[in-house]
Amino acid sequence: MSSFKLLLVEDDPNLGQILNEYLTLKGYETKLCRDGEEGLKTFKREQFDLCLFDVMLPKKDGFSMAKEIRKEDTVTPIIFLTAKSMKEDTIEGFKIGGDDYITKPFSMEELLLRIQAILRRTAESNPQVSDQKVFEFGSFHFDYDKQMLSREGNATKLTSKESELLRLLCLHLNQPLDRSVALKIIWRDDSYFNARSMDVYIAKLRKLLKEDESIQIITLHGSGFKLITNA
Amino acid sequence: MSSFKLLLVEDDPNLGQILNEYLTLKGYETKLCRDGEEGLKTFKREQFDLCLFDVMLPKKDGFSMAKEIRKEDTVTPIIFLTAKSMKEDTIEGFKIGGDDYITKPFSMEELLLRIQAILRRTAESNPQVSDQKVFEFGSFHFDYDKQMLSREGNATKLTSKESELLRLLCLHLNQPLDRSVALKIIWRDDSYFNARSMDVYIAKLRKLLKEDESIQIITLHGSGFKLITNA
DNA sequence: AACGATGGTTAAAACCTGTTAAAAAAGGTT
DNA sequence: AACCTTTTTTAACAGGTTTTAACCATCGTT
Repeated sequence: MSSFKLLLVEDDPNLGQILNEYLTLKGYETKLCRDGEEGLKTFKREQFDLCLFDVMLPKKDGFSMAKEIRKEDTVTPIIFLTAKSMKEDTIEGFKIGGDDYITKPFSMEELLLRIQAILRRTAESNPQVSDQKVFEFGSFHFDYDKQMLSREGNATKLTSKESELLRLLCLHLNQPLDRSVALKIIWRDDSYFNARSMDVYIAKLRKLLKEDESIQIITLHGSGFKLITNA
Repeated sequence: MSSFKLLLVEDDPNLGQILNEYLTLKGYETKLCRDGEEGLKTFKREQFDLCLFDVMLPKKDGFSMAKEIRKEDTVTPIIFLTAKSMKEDTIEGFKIGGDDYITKPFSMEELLLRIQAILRRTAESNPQVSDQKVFEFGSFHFDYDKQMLSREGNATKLTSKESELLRLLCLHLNQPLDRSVALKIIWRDDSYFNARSMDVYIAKLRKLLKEDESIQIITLHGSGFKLITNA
């Protein structure tokens, strides 16, 4: 699953642009924000694989952003950038749940290596990045690449959105799939209309899956869905 | 939460002992080796959750150890300790597949936080969430995944919140369930309104459970509830 | 007994999801 | 391009779930 998406929040226009260009060049998809509020809003709307926050920022500092993010999301790695190398700061950063702490000035190469070290580790446990293509659940066989769902010989062609959603549900089989995670991954952003669209697709999948009673999509009100099987 | 096991390899007897004592005090199980060969042998013989290697060591330096380990094991996190802060060294460490790099002198607290940051991340990939999904109490059968409560053939569909709360009560069957624990787990925070909401759900569950006289939700005034059975 | 704090109960309000169909957008074909 | 087909989004309404609010009952303390 292609490139990782990074959220950069840096108010210094020079450094921001350099970071952006360098990381883009290295194959990452990046989004650059200029202040903390903008950064947080962007984080909530889109799906990122890693965050790179300057500590001192206008409107909302990097630590405050991290604190807010960690209330809901303990997974996405956060790296702090800072001008000062004060020890209390470093410690504060880790206490909040940061993953690394880099003091300016730093070399781009070191930054890149630290990013890679963290992503290497998270990629393994991140179901979103799994490359599983074929799924078996209940009496169904689902081929994500071919967009085919079959059962007892007869096969149905799925649309792209149906496949994407069913794939995510399958990757989380018997585990919750968060609404906003699915929206961010499949629809690229979590908005009211996309949410309604997703509900329509859940209905379509339920219709397709109802042939097998042992398979169900359970609603987790206010948070998401769960594909369950009791085979 | 079972404790993590760390492999320390440090030739300086002073630092070695300090590290050992400090990390043991912090609840880790540790193994201290004095040189690289001993360290590697120990690593191969036992299972560790994280390695802490001094770079400059007798017999075999930290980088060489890491290289050998990474031939077979790309998972176990490795942190390097070093006296010099030479950039090439840092970069070398990451290239080998290290996870972090700490320059002496460092504070114990910072080291601890870096260890925790890494372990928190690796611990998540452990599926130690094999929680109970199906419960039997009195004459009831409760399937948490399906959100179904059944008794003598007839089944009731529960809502998400009802299921969450009943699950917590079942997990504490005949034991107290603390209000604020339940609130933090299900409602994500313990506030006045959430508390009132929870009371509403306790009432709903009581209504559902009253068919079986041997089952009751007892109020522990000021502290919580207890699901009891006197079958 | 009286008071404040906590919990029980109920119903309405606010919010979220299910469902269906039409509108819009995207993709194929001639 | 113009047409048709399929997919996706938008809209509207119907339901269900959760929270809020108000009022009452009970508990624990003074």
